[in-house]
Amino acid sequence: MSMLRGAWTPNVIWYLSGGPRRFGELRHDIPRISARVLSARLKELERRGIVTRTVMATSPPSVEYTLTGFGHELVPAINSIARVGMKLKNRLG
Amino acid sequence: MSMLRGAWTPNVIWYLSGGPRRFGELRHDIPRISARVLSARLKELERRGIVTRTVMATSPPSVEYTLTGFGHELVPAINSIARVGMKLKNRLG
DNA sequence: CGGGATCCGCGTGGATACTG
DNA sequence: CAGTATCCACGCGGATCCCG
Repeated sequence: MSMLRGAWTPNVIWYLSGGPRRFGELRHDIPRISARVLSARLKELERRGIVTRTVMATSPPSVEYTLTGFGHELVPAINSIARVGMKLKNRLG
Repeated sequence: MSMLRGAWTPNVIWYLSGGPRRFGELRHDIPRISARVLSARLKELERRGIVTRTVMATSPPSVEYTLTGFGHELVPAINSIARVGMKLKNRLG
């Protein structure tokens, strides 16, 4: 459970499960997350070995975040949570 | 996700998925949870319609907590989280 | 037995402003 | 673009003491 700590963490992992993604893309994917929190979550995920951070030497600079193999193992659990969430949403209309 | 909020919440739901359970039994099931926190989680779960609280008119008094139908829908998600946790534990231990 | 009352610390998150 | 800095608020959790 500690892996999923943080309200936005499952969301971030879920979007990364679709492939590598840049900081700004994630901000766009999850509109209501603040840069500060996204940054904090990504750092934490990197520390735990769930994502890897790759700096591309371009101009303007871009940074890519990728799920590790371990990170991918968390995806099914997150999906089953999301599935319940969807069910609820549909039920409420 | 808000349904699973609280570090102990998934644990509580998981133990309740095995059938109705009393306050003291849950404390015994989850040794490191404090009475205050268990009480808070159960109240929250009751408020969300995940568990029902039934007071038995016995002496000494006993209170039974039961998962609602809706509560049962959360169990698969919790199980899939637990499964990942087990996998990790085995890998380290 | 099944809690409630109180106190206190920490992590998380939001908003805003700023930077290499 | 991809963050960092600062400030503030709230929820969660631990510990202890108390109650019907």
